[in-house]
Amino acid sequence: MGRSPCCEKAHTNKGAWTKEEDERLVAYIRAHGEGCWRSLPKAAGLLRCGKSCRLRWMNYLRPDLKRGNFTDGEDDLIIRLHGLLGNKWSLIAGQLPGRTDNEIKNYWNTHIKRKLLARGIDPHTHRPLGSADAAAAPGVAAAHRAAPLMHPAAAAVPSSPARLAAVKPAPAESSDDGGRSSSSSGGGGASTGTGEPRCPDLNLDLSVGPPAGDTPTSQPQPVVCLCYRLGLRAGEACGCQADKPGSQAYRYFRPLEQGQYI
DNA sequence: AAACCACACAACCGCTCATCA
DNA sequence: CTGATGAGCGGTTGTGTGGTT
Repeated sequence: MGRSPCCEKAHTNKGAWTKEEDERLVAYIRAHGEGCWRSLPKAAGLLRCGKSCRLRWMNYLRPDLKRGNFTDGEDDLIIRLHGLLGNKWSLIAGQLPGRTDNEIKNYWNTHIKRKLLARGIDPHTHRPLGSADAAAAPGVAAAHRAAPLMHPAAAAVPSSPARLAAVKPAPAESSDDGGRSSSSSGGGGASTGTGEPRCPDLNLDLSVGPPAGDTPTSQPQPVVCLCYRLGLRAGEACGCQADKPGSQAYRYFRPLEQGQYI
């Protein structure tokens, strides 16, 4: 369908934001909330497209943003989540408090891709480079298991229901994945739909373990699989299982056996 | 010191999806 | 039911910056 442009390009500024524009935007949102992005620029006295305002706020001006370098733990978490979700940057960002999808996307393209290539791992498939036989490619899981398990930021996720809500958990009986995943460009290949095979050899250890400080060796702790937290059903993305039939309350992570397919 | 190059990141663009009249 | 509109997402581009020659 034909669309009207989101804004009158002739009367909008483009390019880098000035300090004054930032201040205007922040002041307006503090006073009125985020509201309607389309009408916000005019109301705030900004010669900017509403989309541009939203992007600026979301990626740069939001007070809860965490600036600075990514930690090794965040690195590892991004790699795992990318292996599970593909280029679903907004979903990945939802598991990294204070990080934005744009930031993660940029970081992936500039740092992590290279890091994986240096490890001999294809950043798209998360399989060893040059591997023709997918089933004989346990390298992904091995490489990821070798890394530290979970970033503390992710452990904080359960205390952030809003963040989890943003990931949109799917109802147990629904096969709907939330819609947008179908618009994926296919870069990651981790479909969240039903019926289709999804990364059959994917074996990412995405368990959300007990809080740091607990001793995993002392006694077995219930480990809730991250795919459950993401709203995926048992078996949709890994080999996790509910502890009892029909239960979603406790879904434990169960690694796939080598060669096992979901 | 200047030119060149590579990198990092902010911002833009085009698209899809959800919502509403 | 249909079309218009707004919001959000992912891919891509542009630009500033630091390092190297």
